[in-house]
Amino acid sequence: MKDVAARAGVGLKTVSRVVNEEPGVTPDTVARVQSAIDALGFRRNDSARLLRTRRTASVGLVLEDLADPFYGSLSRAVEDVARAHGALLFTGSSTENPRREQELVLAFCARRVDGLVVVPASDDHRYLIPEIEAGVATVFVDRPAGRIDADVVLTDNAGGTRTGVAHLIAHGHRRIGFIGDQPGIHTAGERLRGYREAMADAGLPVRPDWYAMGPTTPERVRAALATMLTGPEPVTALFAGNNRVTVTAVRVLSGRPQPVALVGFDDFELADLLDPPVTVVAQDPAGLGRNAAQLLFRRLDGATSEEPSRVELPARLIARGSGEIPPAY
Amino acid sequence: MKDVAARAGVGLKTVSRVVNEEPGVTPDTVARVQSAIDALGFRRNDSARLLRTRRTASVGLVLEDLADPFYGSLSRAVEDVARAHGALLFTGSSTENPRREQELVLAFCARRVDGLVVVPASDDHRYLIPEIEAGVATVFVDRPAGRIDADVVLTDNAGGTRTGVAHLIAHGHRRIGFIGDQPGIHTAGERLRGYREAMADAGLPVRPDWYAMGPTTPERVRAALATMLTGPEPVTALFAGNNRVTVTAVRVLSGRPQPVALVGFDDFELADLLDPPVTVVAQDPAGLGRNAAQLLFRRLDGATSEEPSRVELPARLIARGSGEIPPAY
DNA sequence: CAAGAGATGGACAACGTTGTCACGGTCAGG
DNA sequence: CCTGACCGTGACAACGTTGTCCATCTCTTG
Repeated sequence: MKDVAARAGVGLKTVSRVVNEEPGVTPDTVARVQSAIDALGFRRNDSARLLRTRRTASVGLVLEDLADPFYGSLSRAVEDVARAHGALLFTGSSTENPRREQELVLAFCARRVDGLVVVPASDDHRYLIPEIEAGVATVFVDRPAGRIDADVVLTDNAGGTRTGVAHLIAHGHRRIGFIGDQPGIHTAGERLRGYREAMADAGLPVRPDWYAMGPTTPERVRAALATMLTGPEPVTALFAGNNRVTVTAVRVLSGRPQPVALVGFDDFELADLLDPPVTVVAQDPAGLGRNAAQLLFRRLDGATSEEPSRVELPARLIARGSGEIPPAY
Repeated sequence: MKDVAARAGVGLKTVSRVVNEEPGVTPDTVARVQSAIDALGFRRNDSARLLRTRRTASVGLVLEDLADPFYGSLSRAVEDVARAHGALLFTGSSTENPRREQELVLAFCARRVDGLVVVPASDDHRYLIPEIEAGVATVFVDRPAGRIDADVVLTDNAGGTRTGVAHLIAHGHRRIGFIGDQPGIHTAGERLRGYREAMADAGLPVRPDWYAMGPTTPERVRAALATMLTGPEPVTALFAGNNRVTVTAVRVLSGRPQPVALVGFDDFELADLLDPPVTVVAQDPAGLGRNAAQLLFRRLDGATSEEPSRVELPARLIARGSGEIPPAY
């Protein structure tokens, strides 16, 4: 910038004015500066600019795994909103590891991002308190923050599961299994709750061998399913607590002579092309991202000290067939 | 930092030394400074630090669409490599729009990222020349750069397609169709070339109504497929030039009495669960990302003025059944 | 005991920008 | 011709760090 000023025969500040399109510079001067800029290939250093203005025009997004299509859609939505507000996006995958989450968040804070969108991997976010007090707007998404009170955007996991299980009940099932992720994960717990509530609402019992919570590896899902299908009171339908469970269940069930009804949480591509087409309770990952980002920028733009808000997005039943298989007695 | 220094009763530079774990500070002083840091909740401002050291420890990744699982895997791989080198990752989606690509790239450059990984959306990257000369390491991935000579990591699109088409030929097909993306896209052109070569290698003709290039919307794919299947010399097999084409083809073909063999470029989840299971030529998106990022950091760490290098990753045929359907005469 | 060596600490400038303020020139009105 | 308002411009400090260099203080050694 100094070089540009020298070449154009003006002061430093005038170059700054031209670069920022501030008013109050003679067209003639603008032209001179502009041609010096072009000649020297000058480009403003935004790092320095932002050091001075104390706004980095960037937000950090911490999620579980960028390679997961669910988070892919979510990121894309956050990115679109950020772009509309002229901000750039840092992304990082926590891989469901609390330490890694914290490292990423603090690295972003050290870069002085304006705001943070976080899919929690940890259950204690008190480490964020100083940052939030220092003015970093923070919104949690998909799962609530742990031990602090903060903005959050969630899917109605319990409600969605209730709808899905009710769908199975409506098609005549009374013995329904549930396989979910590790109970420590908020969404998994909520979905289990929804399952229990739906069963209770219909006056149905839940036998302990009808549900299983734990890591959703194919082997474990396979084993849990075997238990449910061979016990004294075998289930005639399954609610799969997430994507991975659903896919494994489809594989296992497709090989059985006795058809088993299935509803899964989370939609996935090609669900309609399987045989039978898989009924799901669909979340809206883009909606989560969009809402979280919008909330973030609302905080950033204005109202500094509102109450933390909580947005809950509905989950939608998409009936495709696998949930309508009648119970086999 | 000034406040920390005052509270600990030391100089500014000593705080800096403690924060950076530089040697030459008495354990006693370190403790004093440390407790002042904790008391004040001080966190180093990396923006300022990086302004001073002239290294931002961040790289920019521009790709087509973060929500596409292919790019999700790619990003994740880039992120992992970046993390191993202590760098943070900016991401941005160009949405296949050259102007948007340029905006993103230049925004990243204005932030003074150390390096850039770009999936080209434009066919002219001369706008990057000043940036590259200014020292921004740049690696292109998935598609080569336009009109400049730069590092690039590609999949062997033509070779992979040859393998896939040869697979169909080996199973007795002589009339094989090809549906690809818009010919302006490099990968689409390469795949078309591979198709032509495989046919030529087998001494087979290629009729003009056997291949179609263009936007891969379901409607267009459906129409193209209809033409191929009802012409004077209908095809008995199809090579689908990408993911979206494959999925649409599966939908269309599954409704036909006469089975049509199918091989698709790009693997996708659940391909093995469809009926018939879909044979594909699989790329390695994570491999693309990993190689590109590694190349980037090799440039960053050392050798400044090597020749641009070109890495080509193989594509792998995964035979699952749909390619082994015999021709129906 | 003097002097050199080594350890420890701090003052200052610099990184590349922007905000503040003051300066000089032009122009209209008295 | 003078005054005051207004406009365009530039000097300077500041943003929060780190690199350079020098000062001091404490040992050790001759």
